[in-house]
Amino acid sequence: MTPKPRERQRITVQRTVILEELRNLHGHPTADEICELVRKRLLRVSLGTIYRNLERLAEEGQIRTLDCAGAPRRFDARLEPHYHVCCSRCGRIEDVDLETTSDLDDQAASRSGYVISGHSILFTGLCPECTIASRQRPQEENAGQ
Amino acid sequence: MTPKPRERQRITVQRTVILEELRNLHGHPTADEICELVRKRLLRVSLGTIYRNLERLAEEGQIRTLDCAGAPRRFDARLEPHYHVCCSRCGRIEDVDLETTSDLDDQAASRSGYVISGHSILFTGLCPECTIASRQRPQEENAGQ
DNA sequence: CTCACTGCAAACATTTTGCACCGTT
DNA sequence: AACGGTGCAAAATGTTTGCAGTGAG
Repeated sequence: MTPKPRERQRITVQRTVILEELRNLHGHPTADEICELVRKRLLRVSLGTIYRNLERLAEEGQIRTLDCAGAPRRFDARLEPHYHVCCSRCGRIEDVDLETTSDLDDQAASRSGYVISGHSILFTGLCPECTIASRQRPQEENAGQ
Repeated sequence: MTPKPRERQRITVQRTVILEELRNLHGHPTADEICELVRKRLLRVSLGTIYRNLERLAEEGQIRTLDCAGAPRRFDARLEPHYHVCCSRCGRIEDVDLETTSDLDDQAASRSGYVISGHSILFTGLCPECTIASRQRPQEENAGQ
C-alpha cells in the first residue's frame, strides 16, 4: 500500500471567513445563516462552499455541529464542552453550562460495549418568552425556526 | 372563546399497524424502514401516511423520535427514559440504560431560565464491530447508515 | 352520511455533487 | 503548471402537503 503522501490543504479566504464569522457570532447558526453573514464580506460565496467548509472544519474539530429534531443542522464554534436547550415552541437554541461529567461516557462504554468518544445533551423546553406566550395563546407553536 | 369540542380522532388500521410494528421491532427504524415493515401487512400504505401517523403518535407521546447528526430521523416505541449511542462509523443506534438523573433537568432549568420538559443524551463512538474494522481499514467510514 | 384519514404525486427544504474555471503554491 | 478549492446549477435526500376519493364512526 502506497502511503499517499498526505496532500496539502490550502487555506482559502472562504474557509477563513467562515470560521471567523462563526467565532464572532455567539450563537448557533444554520449553514444558510452563515452564508448570509459571509456574503457581507465575500460577495459570491456559494452555499455549496459553505457546506463543504463547515464539514471540513467539523472533521478537523474546529467547530461542532448540532442536530435538533427535524430542524436544519446548526453549527457552533464554541469547543469547550457544554450542552444545549432547544425551545420546543420557537426553536431557539441556547447554551447550558453544566459540569460535564465525563464518567457518563465511562458508564455508557461499559453498558454498551462501544468505544465512546463523547456525548451531547439536548434539553427540551420552553424559553422564558414562549412560556409567557404559551399561557396567552396555548395552541400556537413552532412559530420561529 | 368557544371551547372547540375536540374533534374525534379515528383509529385507523394504518396507525394501529404502524404502532404495532414499531413496538414489536426492538430497534430505531426510520420512516422508510417502518413503511417497508407496514407494507408487509398492508400493501399500499404511502410514506405520507407513515409520516403523518408517526408525527401524531409522537405528539400523543406514544412514541419518541430520535435525531442523530445529519442522518434521517428515527423512531422509538420504548418510552421508559433511556439514552442512545450512535456508531460514528456504521451509523447504528443502540439503547444505553443509565440511571436517568432528573436533577439534570433541574440544573438546566436554573441555568437557562427555560421550563425544561426533558432531555436526551446521545453518545457517540464506535460499536464493537467497527472498532475492530477500523483497526484494519482505518480510512473507511460511514458505510451503512 | 360525514369528515378524518388515506394514497398519490407534486412541492419543499436541506444537503450533496459534477463540472469547468480560478488562484495558491 | 498542477491541482485543491470555488461558483454554479443540477441531483439527491428526507419530509411535507394538496387533493380527490375512501371508509370509520
